[in-house]
Amino acid sequence: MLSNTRVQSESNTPVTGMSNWLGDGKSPTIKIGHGFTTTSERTLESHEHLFMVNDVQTQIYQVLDGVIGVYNMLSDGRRQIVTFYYPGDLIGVEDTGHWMYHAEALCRVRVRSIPVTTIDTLLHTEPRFGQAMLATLATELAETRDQLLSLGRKSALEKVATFLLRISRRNQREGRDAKQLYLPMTRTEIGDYLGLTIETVSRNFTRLKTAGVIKLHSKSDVQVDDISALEKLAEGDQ
Amino acid sequence: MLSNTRVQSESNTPVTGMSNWLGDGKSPTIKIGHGFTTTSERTLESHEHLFMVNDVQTQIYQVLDGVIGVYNMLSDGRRQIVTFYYPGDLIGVEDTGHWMYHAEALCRVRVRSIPVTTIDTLLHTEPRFGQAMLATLATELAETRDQLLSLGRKSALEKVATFLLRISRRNQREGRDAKQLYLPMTRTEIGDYLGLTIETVSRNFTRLKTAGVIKLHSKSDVQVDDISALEKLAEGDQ
DNA sequence: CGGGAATTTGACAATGATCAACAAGTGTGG
DNA sequence: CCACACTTGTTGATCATTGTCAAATTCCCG
Repeated sequence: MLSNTRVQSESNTPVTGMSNWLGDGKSPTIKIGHGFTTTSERTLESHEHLFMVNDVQTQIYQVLDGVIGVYNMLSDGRRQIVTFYYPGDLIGVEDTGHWMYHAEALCRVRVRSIPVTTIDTLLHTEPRFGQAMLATLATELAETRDQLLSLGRKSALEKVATFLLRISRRNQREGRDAKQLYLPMTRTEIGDYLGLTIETVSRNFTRLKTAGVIKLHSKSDVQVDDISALEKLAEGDQ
Repeated sequence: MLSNTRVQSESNTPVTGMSNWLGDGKSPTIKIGHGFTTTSERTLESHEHLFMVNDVQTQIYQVLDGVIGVYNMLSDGRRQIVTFYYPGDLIGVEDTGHWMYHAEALCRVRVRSIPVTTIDTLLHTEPRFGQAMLATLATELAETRDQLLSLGRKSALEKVATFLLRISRRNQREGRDAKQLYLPMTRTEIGDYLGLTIETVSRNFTRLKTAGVIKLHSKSDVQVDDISALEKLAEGDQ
């Protein structure tokens, strides 16, 4: 079964270029300055929370396996997922003392915790570490701004196409198959990420399937047959 | 006339806490390490572009007076304004070599340019400067994520209320009147920021006026009469 | 004061939400 | 291993919010 292995990171190489500093997730020991420190590991079951809004932030997390969804809520329950974090990604680089969002495991997830005190030490002793953190935040900001364009100006179909394309490109960057997408999140979670209802997400998956752009092998396994069509749809080109 | 003075920053104190490093905008000279360097100043007329997408980035800008709109476009002309930059704000901290967006003056704007080489020097010689940059980016990321919630999940009325509230709070932070808002941008630009059409923006300004929450002294001058009502509307409470 | 641009208002249409039913997975216990 | 219940996803019908098109009004600025 495809689903069970796809998010397990065959390589734990972070996209963020932080691996020099924080290791590859295979060793519990990371190098800090001229010493070493030990980080702890934690496993979350699907739907378990990593942290809640307003919790005091004492750790920065690195996803080792699985996907974490970070979200914001209105008092009446409307929810906006702000980002998905995949293996290699760091959560909480923008430390402000308290978590400003909720974070939930979307499947079984393994994370490594690094105390913020450790991060602070690195920031003070290793100037290049600060640079890497800046680059990480810059990337996150750019992705979030892209998502603003999706949410503000794209149609439902364009949003779904953009979403699939984003996953495809991440696969490519990580050296995996750009045409076989594994979606560990539910339709509801995709909807909460794209600002759509579950029904609209579902209908537009069907539209893409009917148009021959994708195949739906199972709820979570999507095969992209026509990437360039997906790209055109995502940008609204005709 | 209210309009002509409101955005002129009475105090140029940056929200970002960068004033120690980059000065207050009143002197063309800033201190770098143990030396000094001179920054240049530029004035843009309304609708003039500060930079375009894919331009090589050689400068970081600090807004001194006026407001800059940074936006993203689809090929068919749909536009999403990603952020507004006000006096004190830094533009381009997330330097990636090329500008990823367009930036346009929304009124007459004065900016200060700082060469990225200067910033790089500061990053290498002053560890605390890197910290300040991290804080700046973290704030921007948080604001952008808030905006995701608006665009993805809020109704038109809630979006407009959220927008006005954001300006009111900025005024408060800057020591200005939280109830007298000056909007240098057009309804089109507000729409492009909120993911709405000009007509919907206009209708919802009218709804707020009719409900007695705001007064519209002129196109650009809004008086908030009931901040708590605005807060309730912005969060969709009741 | 006049002219052009920006905004407001109105009528109608369309996209996506809501409500409802059904289907397809998933897991559990017999 | 199957039956049943439960969760998740799909499809259909209808409704509502917001977009589109058009006209009237107001605001600026010369």
